Amino acid sequence: MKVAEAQTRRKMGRPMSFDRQTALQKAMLAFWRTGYETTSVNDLTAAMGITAPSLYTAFGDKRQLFLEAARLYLGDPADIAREIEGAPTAFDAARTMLTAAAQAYTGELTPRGCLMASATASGSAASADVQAIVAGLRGEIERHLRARVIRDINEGVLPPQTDPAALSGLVMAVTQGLSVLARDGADRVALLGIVGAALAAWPANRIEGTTA
Amino acid sequence: MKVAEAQTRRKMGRPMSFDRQTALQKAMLAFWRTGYETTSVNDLTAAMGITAPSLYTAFGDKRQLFLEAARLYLGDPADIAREIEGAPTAFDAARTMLTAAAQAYTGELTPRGCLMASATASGSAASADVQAIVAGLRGEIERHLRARVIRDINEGVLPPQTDPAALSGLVMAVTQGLSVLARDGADRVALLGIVGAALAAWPANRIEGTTA
DNA sequence: TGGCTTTCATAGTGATTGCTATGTATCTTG
DNA sequence: CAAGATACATAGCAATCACTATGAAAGCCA
Repeated sequence: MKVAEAQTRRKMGRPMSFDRQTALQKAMLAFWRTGYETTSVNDLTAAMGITAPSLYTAFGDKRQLFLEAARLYLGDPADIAREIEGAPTAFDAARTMLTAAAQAYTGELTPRGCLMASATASGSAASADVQAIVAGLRGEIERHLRARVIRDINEGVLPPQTDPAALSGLVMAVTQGLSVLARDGADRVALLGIVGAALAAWPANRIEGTTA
Repeated sequence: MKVAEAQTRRKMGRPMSFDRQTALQKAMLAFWRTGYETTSVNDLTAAMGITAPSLYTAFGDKRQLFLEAARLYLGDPADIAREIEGAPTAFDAARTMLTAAAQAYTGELTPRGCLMASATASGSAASADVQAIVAGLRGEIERHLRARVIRDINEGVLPPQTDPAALSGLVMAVTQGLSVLARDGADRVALLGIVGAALAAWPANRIEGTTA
């Protein structure tokens, strides 16, 4: 018996003729490339290789499809939390995150920049809720980072006068800013250089911080 | 005789019943708030208080209106160049620019964030040229910054191993990133804190760089 | 095979997109 | 006061928007 099919199928009619996960990934790439509101359902169906009714029965509507695509893009939030909290220091967490961003934003098989940064960077009032959800996801990452900085302060790894919000905010700002530069054409080396420069801002890690 | 009118009018028919500059500013605010493609002509005419035919005779089309609004937003490029090149050091130029951004992005009378950062952050292929123009304007600022950093290196203000592109790129990235955070709801104090943290990345200015 | 269920492709829904044709109102010039 | 020129308001253009009604196709179970 096929496990994957048996789960979702309930009264077994005609099976889907396309792979849902593959189609979702194509949709993610389309949103990544051209944004949430500015990617039409027509663009999506073309990219996914399915018709509009198939899209709507499989994913609900454009909004739900985007949210699911964003979840696929971001990965499991618990993984991100683990990655930040499990790092040796907040500096390591920041370096890992920024380096990963610089590489992810300049992949050769994916669109430039960051889906979370660009897809809902602006939009009409009709999509305010989607923009808010994406903003919330960003905020979650920032809170984890800030908590990790505070832990470093409490453990004496960072000096007590360190401003946690300023430091976590800087990492977030650079992460989002790298996306803009990547979209503008900056290559991976340039982005990694910026990451190195940004990490030089880290207190008590100034000597160790590489400058690319 | 009224000078301003005499310049543009050629064969003098019925005069415009609205102030062109005021209408342009309203359009700028609309684009600022909801982006280039995601602000409809209907939204624009409503914000500007004029009808569609008036908009098209006065500004050409939506694309030209946006480009003119972007020019109004950014101000004279020569002023920006002067501001950067006229600063005592590259650090001062960066601090001035970042501080001004943090304040401009959190104005109470204007939309959050930066028009240049958000309005064309993503879009369909149909607006690729507009996105490219805005990207070009960003690139111009970055080049000025980079040249200012190089001058500091040559004059011994910055250490010779300084990476100019990394430093100018960092300022650009933080500038763009601040816009995202401002749109997400970060207040002025938070943004200025991030600016302070970013300036701590500046070589040979680490001690002087404020962190609040 | 004959129901039953679900997905498929075709085609089209009303609403909105950027933009404009048309005719009238309002100005300057002679 | 005409003639000429321009901007005005109304109304509507074709195209596209997100989305769906409809009926045939394709699977399972009896």
